[in-house]
Amino acid sequence: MSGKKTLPELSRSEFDILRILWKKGSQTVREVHDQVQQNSGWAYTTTKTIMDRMVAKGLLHRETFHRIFLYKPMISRPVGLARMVQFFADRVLELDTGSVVAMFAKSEAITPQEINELQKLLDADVEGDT
Amino acid sequence: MSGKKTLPELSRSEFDILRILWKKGSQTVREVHDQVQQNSGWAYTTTKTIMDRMVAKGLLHRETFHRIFLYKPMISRPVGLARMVQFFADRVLELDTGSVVAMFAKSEAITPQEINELQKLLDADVEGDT
DNA sequence: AGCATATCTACTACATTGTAGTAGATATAT
DNA sequence: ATATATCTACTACAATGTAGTAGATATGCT
Repeated sequence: MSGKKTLPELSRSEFDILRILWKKGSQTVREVHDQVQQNSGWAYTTTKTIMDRMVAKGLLHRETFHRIFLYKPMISRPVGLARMVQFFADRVLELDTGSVVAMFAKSEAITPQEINELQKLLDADVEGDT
Repeated sequence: MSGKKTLPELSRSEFDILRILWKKGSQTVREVHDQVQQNSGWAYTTTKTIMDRMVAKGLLHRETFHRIFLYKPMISRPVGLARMVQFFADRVLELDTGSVVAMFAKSEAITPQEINELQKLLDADVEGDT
């Protein structure tokens, strides 16, 4: 056996939504939107559409909490990061993922624990199936 | 004045095609395909479709050379890299682009000259318009 | 030279993603 | 209670991802 492959495919928009949910946990569309909007300029309905599609795909889960809908990420941050790092390392930098993961050390946007898991995921994922 | 913004938007597929053309200059669809195919698994017509759409958008230029069509990149590598680096630095690593550009030093997939231009482009591009 | 085979090009097709508008249901303010 | 703001579901349309098909070319063989 040589690795499982299949880290989930994530579009840039999906990743942007996930980022916000990873940071503060389950949130409403409105909350996510207010944050993502600053960078993206998206209309509220755009944020909503993306999030609902992500629910349909199993990337997010929607639950009712006292009358409101909360969306929660169904994949962990390391898993979500893995794809991006893989693409970036392979195609953009043309370096091994290890060197890129090392950058996260500086980034303090991620814990050592997560870094560890991230590296493990990248190692497990078969080479050349980006 | 505070920077020009508007580095061209590039999809991952488009970037993959450009990579190959940057490496060896103008090539036929077949040549590009044979290289990209290894990683992507695309059908030949897929490569062709993407390349023709890129011509339509001005990302590539197609010229006839002794009966065959050659495609050549219309944007430089630093310009193409800039977008990717910007997204990756801002959204994935949450670090300044400078730190990411530093990684290219190791990568030897890019010349110091290009690194220089890359950094300049990133500095010029307005913050927060990703 | 003339046909069979391989390739190429242009065109079409259909699913997914990017981006957002609209209308009907809810909640809120006065 | 109404008017007003907000939300949700649904619809829409362009761009991208991915590829098939048919007609035009080129190539190999006899």
